Amino acid sequence: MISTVFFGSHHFSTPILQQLIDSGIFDIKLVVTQPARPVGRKQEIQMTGVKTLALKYNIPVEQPASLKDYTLPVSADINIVCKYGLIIPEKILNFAKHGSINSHASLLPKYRGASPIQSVLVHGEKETGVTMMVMDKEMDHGPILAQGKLAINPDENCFELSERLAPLEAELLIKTIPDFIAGKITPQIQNHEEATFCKELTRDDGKIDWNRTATEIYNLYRGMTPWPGIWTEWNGKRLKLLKIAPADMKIETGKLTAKDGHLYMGAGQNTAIEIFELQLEGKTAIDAKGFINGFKTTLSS
RNA sequence: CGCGGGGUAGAGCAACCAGGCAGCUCGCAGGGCCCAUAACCCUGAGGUUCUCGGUUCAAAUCCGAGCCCCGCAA
Repeated sequence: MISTVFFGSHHFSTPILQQLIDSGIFDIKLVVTQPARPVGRKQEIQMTGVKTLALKYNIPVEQPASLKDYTLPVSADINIVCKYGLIIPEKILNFAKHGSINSHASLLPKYRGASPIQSVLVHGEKETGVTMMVMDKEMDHGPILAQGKLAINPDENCFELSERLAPLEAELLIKTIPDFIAGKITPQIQNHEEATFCKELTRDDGKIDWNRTATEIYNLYRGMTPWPGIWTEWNGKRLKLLKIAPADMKIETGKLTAKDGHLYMGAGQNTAIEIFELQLEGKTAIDAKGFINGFKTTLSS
């Protein structure tokens, strides 16, 4: 068994941790996850899924607010870092005997940073993958141990793609780490010239620029689903578009139009999207038909 | 006490500000038209206007309390 400290916070860190446990080759000594933060309108405190899973297996959990002056209580053979969400100082990275391995959901050196899966979709890429690498002090910068590729389906959204990437990450970790520890893998230095970066997303990243083409907007929709979602302004209110697709129509750019029971919005360069499901600020989500029925007068004016 | 929108027929909305028969689009039921139709025309059913209390001759509407949903923010 390989003694391991697992770092993870994100929703999709949970199934990966589960697979690592199930593989039976890792002895998870400790799980490090971000502190529970207030969530939702009521500011309720909710623990991460990773913590819930760790507790289920009686694995000790640490939740430091900052790692700057933090010292790991246990030293392991290896640290596995998977969507932890905080910068980890070098001394913690090197605290494990064989250092720290990160699984990153892109084909490095492309899409370094906090939102690789979303960004890949927004840019309309046809292919992505996961990369196992040895961590150094710069983000997603260390030498590569292994990569796995995955073709992106044209209508796939971020959640669906994440769901397919997570097991791939887990598989590759399980396959790669024993070989790495045994010295059978030579880490490959990344070609830093080719590196691209992606930032952490905010809700504003989901605001639609209607001068973009329907395809670009559709890619934005895929990347931002389910979070933060895409939205626009309509009659001074925020209008979330929950389900859309490119449409073979010509509509004035930025104009919301109902036609034959369907709802369209004009995009750039004479393209348009059809809206199937949407939600107006303060209202519940409804389908296009209900929206047209209720806002017929407003729409035609 | 973080800010804001909302709860009206099966669905989505209007009427509320300025109290006076609760309306529109869709759906549903029945009928008509048509070679035919998810199209069109006619008719009909369907309401505790979220709950409780208050004001009033009269409350969906004004006042107070509560419950629930949602958009921000974090």
